[in-house]
Amino acid sequence: MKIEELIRDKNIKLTTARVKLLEILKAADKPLCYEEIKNDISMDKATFYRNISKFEEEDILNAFESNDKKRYFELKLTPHAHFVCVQCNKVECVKNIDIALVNYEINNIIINGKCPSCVEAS
Amino acid sequence: MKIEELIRDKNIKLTTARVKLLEILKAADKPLCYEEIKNDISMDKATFYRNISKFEEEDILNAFESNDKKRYFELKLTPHAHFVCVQCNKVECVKNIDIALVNYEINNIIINGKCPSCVEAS
DNA sequence: TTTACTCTGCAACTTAGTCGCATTTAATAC
DNA sequence: GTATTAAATGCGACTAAGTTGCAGAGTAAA
Repeated sequence: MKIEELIRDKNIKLTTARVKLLEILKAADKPLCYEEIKNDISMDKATFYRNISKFEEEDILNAFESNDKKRYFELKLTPHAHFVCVQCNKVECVKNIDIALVNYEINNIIINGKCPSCVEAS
Repeated sequence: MKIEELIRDKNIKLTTARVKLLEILKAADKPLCYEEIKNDISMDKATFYRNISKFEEEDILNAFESNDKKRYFELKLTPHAHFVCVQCNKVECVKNIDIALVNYEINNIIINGKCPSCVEAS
């Protein structure tokens, strides 16, 4: 899928900086935070967060707060859950988990706990 | 269950301030953040967070970051999931959800989305 | 190319949570 | 009960992710 398809019919101008940002998010196999992206973009911090908000408004991106007080971002492509290790703060995707709540609208599921390496180390 | 039982065999001194804090958390029917507790305790902010960390270390409390950039705290009594509304930031408990991941240790499950009132309003 | 509007960078700001340090308090020994 | 000691507390200064205001630059449509 091309970046252009992602934002088709959305109220978003396709600037060079935004294309780069969307490409990075599309290529990632897990949610990323600003710190993990900043070196690969030449975009100001303020602009970065303003773009992220824009993408959220236009419903092409999911964001959540992890345990390290940072927000993590991921394109809404195939819905899946996320695991966050409370010890090493690693974030990973978890497939095959499905939860339904009547009358609720579910955006994201986050599982907090210890990842296998941290379980073993403790 | 009494507060004394909660911290039995734990490396925790039972100060007046701590008993009050634990009583508030025990009485709550959902996770609370500092802002929701501060008016009911006469404890400094720094002391509050140091006690919360202590309780986490001693494994009697779960904490997680919500969407409003605040940490929410709850005693580890009966394990259950939590729903956080991305619109009104309300936090509620969700029973009857069970997830298992082989080799992982699960502390908490957080479901992000829109609560019924916010779904209806949008 | 002109116009209208959005995007961007910069710098200052906000705020939940943390840290250092001097003082107080709880638990144990005497 | 009193002394001892290690942990708990309050205060104020600090940290850092994320936000805001503003002036200038870029984009898309006429």
